[in-house]
Amino acid sequence: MTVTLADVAARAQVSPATVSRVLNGNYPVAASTRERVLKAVDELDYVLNGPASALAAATSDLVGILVNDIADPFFGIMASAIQAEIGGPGGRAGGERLAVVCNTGGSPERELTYLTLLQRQRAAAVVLTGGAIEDAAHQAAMDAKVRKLTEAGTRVVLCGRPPAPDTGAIALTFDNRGGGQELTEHLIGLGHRRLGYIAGPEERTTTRHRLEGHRAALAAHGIEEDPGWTVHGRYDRRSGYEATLELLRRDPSLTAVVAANDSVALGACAALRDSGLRIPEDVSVAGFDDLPFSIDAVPSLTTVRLPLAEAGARAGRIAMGREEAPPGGIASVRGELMVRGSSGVPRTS
Amino acid sequence: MTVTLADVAARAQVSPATVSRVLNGNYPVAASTRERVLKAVDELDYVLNGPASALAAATSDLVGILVNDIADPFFGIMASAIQAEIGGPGGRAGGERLAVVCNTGGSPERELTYLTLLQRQRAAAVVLTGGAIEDAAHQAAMDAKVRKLTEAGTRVVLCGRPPAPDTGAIALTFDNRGGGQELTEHLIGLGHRRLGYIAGPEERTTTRHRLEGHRAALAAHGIEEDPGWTVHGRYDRRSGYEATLELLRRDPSLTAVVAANDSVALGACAALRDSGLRIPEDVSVAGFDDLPFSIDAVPSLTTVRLPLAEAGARAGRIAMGREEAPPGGIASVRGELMVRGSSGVPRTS
DNA sequence: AACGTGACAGCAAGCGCTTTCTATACAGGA
DNA sequence: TCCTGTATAGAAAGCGCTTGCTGTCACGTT
Repeated sequence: MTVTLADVAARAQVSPATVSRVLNGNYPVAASTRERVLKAVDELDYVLNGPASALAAATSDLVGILVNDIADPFFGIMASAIQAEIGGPGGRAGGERLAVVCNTGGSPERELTYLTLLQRQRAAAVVLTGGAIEDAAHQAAMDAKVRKLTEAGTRVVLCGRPPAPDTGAIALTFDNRGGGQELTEHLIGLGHRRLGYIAGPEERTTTRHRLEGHRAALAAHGIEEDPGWTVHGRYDRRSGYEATLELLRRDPSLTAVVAANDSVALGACAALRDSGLRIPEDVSVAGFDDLPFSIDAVPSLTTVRLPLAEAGARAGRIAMGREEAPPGGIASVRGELMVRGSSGVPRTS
Repeated sequence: MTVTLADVAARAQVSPATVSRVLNGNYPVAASTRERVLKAVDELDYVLNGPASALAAATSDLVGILVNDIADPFFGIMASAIQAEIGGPGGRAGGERLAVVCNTGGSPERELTYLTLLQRQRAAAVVLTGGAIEDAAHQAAMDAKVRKLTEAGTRVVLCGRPPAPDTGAIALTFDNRGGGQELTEHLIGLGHRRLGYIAGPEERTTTRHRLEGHRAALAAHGIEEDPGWTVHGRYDRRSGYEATLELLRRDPSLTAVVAANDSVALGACAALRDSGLRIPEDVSVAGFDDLPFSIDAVPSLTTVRLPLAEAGARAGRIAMGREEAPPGGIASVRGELMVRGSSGVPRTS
């Protein structure tokens, strides 16, 4: 059998209670006793039984991080920053927490089920990253679940996701609308008047907000948008490639392509090149997020930098109660326009 | 207070035992009773207490996935594939498991602590991904921990990591040596005789094996290697950039640069371009892993494709006991040479 | 008519901890 | 000297669930 607290207690000639106190360090124990206990723990190679202690103490050291796609660096970077702050091992002593990343794959059901699973584990905190799914029923279900979690004492932080009012969750929202607007305004400023837009999946807040920003910029400059200039796709390179070909087919006179994110933009670049078009001489391209590889594209990508790591770190700290929540429980995080080689003045055909 | 099994039992007018059996579905319960119970569960919005059931049943539904760097798609892709197989939510019914990704950041201590944490949670299985750290003391500690886990009934699978003999762990190893050799042989075949090598961090099995493969290829073709042709760095773009500049400084006559992985190769490309060198006309570049962005580099990257998703999926299945372990508990997974635009014949200066 | 036999359901004993309350011992103060 | 305060250790009552074992019926058998 595995070693239990009682075994350690017997070996150290103390009561189980004392061993527990030594291990938790939340009660005075004479130095000599503590040493004896620690020695016994070491000799027996004792490992605390997590479930048992969680049950007895009615708390757990699990912290959940939900991401849409763990293979996407957008989420990887945030998750990494969050986890670093949660502590996990290596953090400050004592508060050793198991920060776990759960991959929803963008599926509403998985999202809910993971939340239930975390609720079941009595997680200490949960961080939800990335855009939310815009489905009334799903959102109501999510909100209800989140409310239940916060009511049970689990701290819930939304990182890069719109606020969920009246759920007790704290939100660190990305200003996708503002970023999208700034980006498109940059292109308009260069002289572009015919801009294609490759949007992400529909029914996603991120998709909608970025697109809204784009359109706001067009409207602000009196540019009438052709419905054919917008194509929806997934947040990946492949989708960007295909969408760009489609865009080109619909309107070869486009002088710029704005993508929902950097991966999509990369796909767009590939499609343009394969179509014999030069970037940015023939067509300008812009992305969003400024993931690490974006600067390595040729030409390097004009994009909006989102402070993913910083936001993640802050979300992690808030989840751990080490940083105060923003006033009103909501903070908006701005992006920064990064003008690089992929955008230039439109061709004068 | 939160709802407990007893509350549900009271409402459904049955004993707690019956509720438990309905929920676990591992004991005959009359259909009418089951329905009554399920109705009560629903009405009360009951969520099982994970720790309590783990304690009582002496098993948990947690599966741990250890990765070196979650922000790196290399690990993200594997983690995603593993998690998809583990089931997590969305998998086959009943066996709902919480697949959790733990980010070690490449730190030996974290690696060990996470293993302890998982052991503490009585994890059902653990998958360790990526290269191991080559430090005798650390390896001994890891092996001991792994042995303890397997002895306690936790299935341990190594994915892309060298076997750990006598620990009970199952290994799916990447043939880094073979891949490295094949890659370099490709370059030699093109006519290159002066090849720089940007290795990963020292004391890592992955680093060592890839480098060994490279050197084996050189040796096989009677090419004497200059010690200055190898530079060590991290597995990231930045490191590749700097290492390339250093390589160029040491020996401007190099006609090819082989990188430890694709990110490093991308950095190398950037450094070469910034130095006014064309790829592959002046210098050929090769990477390793074939991550999604590699095909989008300009020119697209010659590299060795590692079946990350496939290997991860298989590791996940083995961890879940849904696939038989390979004979001897060890399987080697081969990479595939992808010849693309970044490699060509050497310049004839 | 007596009895074995399934099919269910309930009892109750833990699982291995935490924590409240109580006990002991010794020190100092009156 | 007696009392009280302080520091430390132990006893024991759970935490909420699982599960072996013990009923209890309603039948089909002989």
